[in-house]
Amino acid sequence: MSVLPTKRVRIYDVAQAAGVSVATASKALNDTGRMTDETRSRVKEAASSLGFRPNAMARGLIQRRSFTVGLLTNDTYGRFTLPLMAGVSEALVDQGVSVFLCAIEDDPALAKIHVDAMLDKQVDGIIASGKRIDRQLPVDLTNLSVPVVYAFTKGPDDAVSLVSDDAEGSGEAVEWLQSLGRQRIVHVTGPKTFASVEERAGAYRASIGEGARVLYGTWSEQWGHEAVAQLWGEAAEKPDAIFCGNDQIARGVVDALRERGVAVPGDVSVVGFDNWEIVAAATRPPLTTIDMNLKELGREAGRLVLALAAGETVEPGIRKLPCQLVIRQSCGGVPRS
Amino acid sequence: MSVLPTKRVRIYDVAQAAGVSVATASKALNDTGRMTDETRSRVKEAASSLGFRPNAMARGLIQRRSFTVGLLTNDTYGRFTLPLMAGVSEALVDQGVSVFLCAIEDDPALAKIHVDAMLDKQVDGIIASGKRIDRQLPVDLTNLSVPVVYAFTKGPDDAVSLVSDDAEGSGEAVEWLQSLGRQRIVHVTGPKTFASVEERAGAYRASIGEGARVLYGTWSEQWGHEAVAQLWGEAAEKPDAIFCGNDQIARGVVDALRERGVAVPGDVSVVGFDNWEIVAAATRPPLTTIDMNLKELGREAGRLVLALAAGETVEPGIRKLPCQLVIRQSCGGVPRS
DNA sequence: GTGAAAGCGCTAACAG
DNA sequence: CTGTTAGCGCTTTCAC
Repeated sequence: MSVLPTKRVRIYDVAQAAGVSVATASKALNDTGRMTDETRSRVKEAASSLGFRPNAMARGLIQRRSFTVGLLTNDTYGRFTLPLMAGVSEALVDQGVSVFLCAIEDDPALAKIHVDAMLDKQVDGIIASGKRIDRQLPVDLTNLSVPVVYAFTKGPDDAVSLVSDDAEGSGEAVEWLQSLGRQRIVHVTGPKTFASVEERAGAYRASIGEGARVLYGTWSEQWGHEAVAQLWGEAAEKPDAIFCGNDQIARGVVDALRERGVAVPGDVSVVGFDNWEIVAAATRPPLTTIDMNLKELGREAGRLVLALAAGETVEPGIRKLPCQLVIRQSCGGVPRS
Repeated sequence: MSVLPTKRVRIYDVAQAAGVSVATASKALNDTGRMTDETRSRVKEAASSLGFRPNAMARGLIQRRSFTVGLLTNDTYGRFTLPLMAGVSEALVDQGVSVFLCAIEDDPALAKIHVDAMLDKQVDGIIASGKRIDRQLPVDLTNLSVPVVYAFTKGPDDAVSLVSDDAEGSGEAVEWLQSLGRQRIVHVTGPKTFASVEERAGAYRASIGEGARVLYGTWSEQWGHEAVAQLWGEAAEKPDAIFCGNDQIARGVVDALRERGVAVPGDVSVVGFDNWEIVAAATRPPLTTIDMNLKELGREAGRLVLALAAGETVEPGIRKLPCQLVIRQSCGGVPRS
C-alpha cells in the first residue's frame, strides 16, 4: 500500500501551462474577472488536461467556508436519520457540499466533542436531528457562529425547525380507511408521553368524532398482539379497521388478527405509520402505512442551512412537512391515481 | 436567525493575551518546541480563557491533512453501514478526525462526484464499504493519492480489506446447536450467487459432515416459510435444528414452525445470522443469531486508514474478523460465561 | 485584459 | 528559551 508520490497539481501549474499568471488562472477558472474568452478557455483546457482540482482548504481559508455541513444525530439505529441524511446529501452534493455524520448517542460530552470538531473545521452549518420530535439533543446549539437547522428533533422556539406533519398523516390514514367504507376505526398507538402520539391521536379523534377510541401502549409488535387480545376479548362489536401508531404495532396487530382467524384486509383493515420497509413489507399482507417523507425533510433541511449559510434570512419557526399514504395490501383498495 | 458577529479568536489573539509571539503560542499549544513550563501554561490559560479553537483549515493547509476521512457506501438501507460507521466514528473521534458519509446508491457518476469532493477536501483517507462482501463499488479507488481501506465490500487484491469471517460465524452457530444436543441440523440460506452464502454453507457442511443439507432461496421471511413447508412436507425425519442464512429467513422459519404447532426451541432450535435487532428481537421467541461485529470492523477500518494516512505500512490482503454468537431464546440454552 | 502582491490562520525552520 | 521569517494553495484588490 504505498501511496504514489503523484504531486497534486496546483493552480500554479495550470497557470504556467496556460502561460498566464496565477491570478488570471484563478479568475478564469472561477468565471470571475475580465479577460478574453480565448484566455479563459485556454486556462480551462490546461486545468482539465492536467486534472487540476482546487484545494478546498486553501480556498476555504480565504472564503471562510468549507462547503461542509454537519449532521448531528442521536438516532443510532438510523431508522429516521438515514433517509434524512440521504435527503440532505442529495440536496447538497451538487453544490459541492459534503456532510459530516456525527452520531452522539445521547452523550453530552460526545456531542460537545463533535460540535467542537465541526466548528474547528469551519462547517457552513449544522443540521440537528434526532429520533424524537419532542426531545432536544443533549447539547446547546444556540449562539454557535454557524447556522443551525433542526430536523425531526426539538429546537429552541426561535430556531428553524422541520418536522413531519403527524396530524396530517393521521388524517390521511383515517380518510383512506373511511373511503374504504370502514366505520369502526380504532387507534392503537405508542406511549402517551410522545408528542407525536398525542398529535396523531388528536387528529384521529378529530376525524372520527363520536366513537373514537385510542389504546396507548408501547412501540412494539408485542403491544399490537395485546391490543388485539383486548379488543377481541370484549363483548362489544369488533372494529373493522385499526390505525396503528407505527409499523411495528401494526405488524403485531396483523399477526394477532391472522392467528385469530380474522381476515386482513377482508374483515379488518390495518394502517401503520413510518413505512419502515423491513417491517411494512414483510408483514403478511404487506402494510399500507404512512410515510413521513423524511428524505424530503432532509432535502429541505439541506436547502435551508445552505440558504442560512449564504446569509439569506429564513423565517424561524416550525415547518410541518406533509406525510404520504403508501398503499400496500393491509387495507384493501388500490392506489389512488 | 441572525448570526452574531462573534469574531473567532485566532492564535494571534492568544499570543497577544499571553504576551508572547504567535510562534511561541503555537508551540505551547501543540506541546512542541521548548519553553518554560510557566510560559506554556500561561499560553494555555490564555487560550482556554479566550475560548480559542484552532482553525482546522489553516492547520490542514500546512500539514497537508484534514483530520477527515470519507466513508463511501452503497448500502442505502444502512443496515450494514450504520454499525460500521458507528465503529469508524468511535475509533476516530478522539483523534479529532471527522467522517464524511457519502451514499452513492450504485451510481458511478454520483460516486465520482463524491470521491472528487473528498479529494478536494483533502481527506486523509477513504473507507469503502458496501452491502455485499463480493461486490465492488461502482468506482475506481486505486491510485488515489490517499489511502483506501475496504470494509465489507470487495476491493482489489492488493488492497487492505476487512470482512467478517462468515465461515467462523457459521461454525459458531453449528457448534452451539450441537452443544445443545441437536443432531439433524439443516441450513436454510440465501441465493447461491452470494459469496457469503457459499462461505457459510461450506463451513456448515464441514462441521456437519455426513447428513449436511443446504436449502438455497432468497433473503426473505417468505422463503423461511417455504423452506419449512418443504421440509415438513417430506416423509423423512424432521430436522431438530435450522441454521438460517439471515435473520429474516430465520424469522420466517420460526413463524412457520409456530403456525404448524412445532415448538421453538422445544422441538426445533433456530439460529439466524446478522443480529438485525428489529428482526431478531421481535421474533417470537427472540432469535439466537450470529452478529458480524460490524462495529468492531468499523473501528478496525478507522484505525487502519489512520495508520496508512500516517505513513505506516500495513500488510495488504483480506482480514477476516470473527463473528459472535448472540444468545436469545430460539435455541434454548443459556449464554456461556 | 492581465499580473504583482498581500494575506486567510496557522506551523516550522532558523536565528537570536 | 523565544521571536522572526517564510510559506501551505488559493483568491482578491489594485496597479499597469
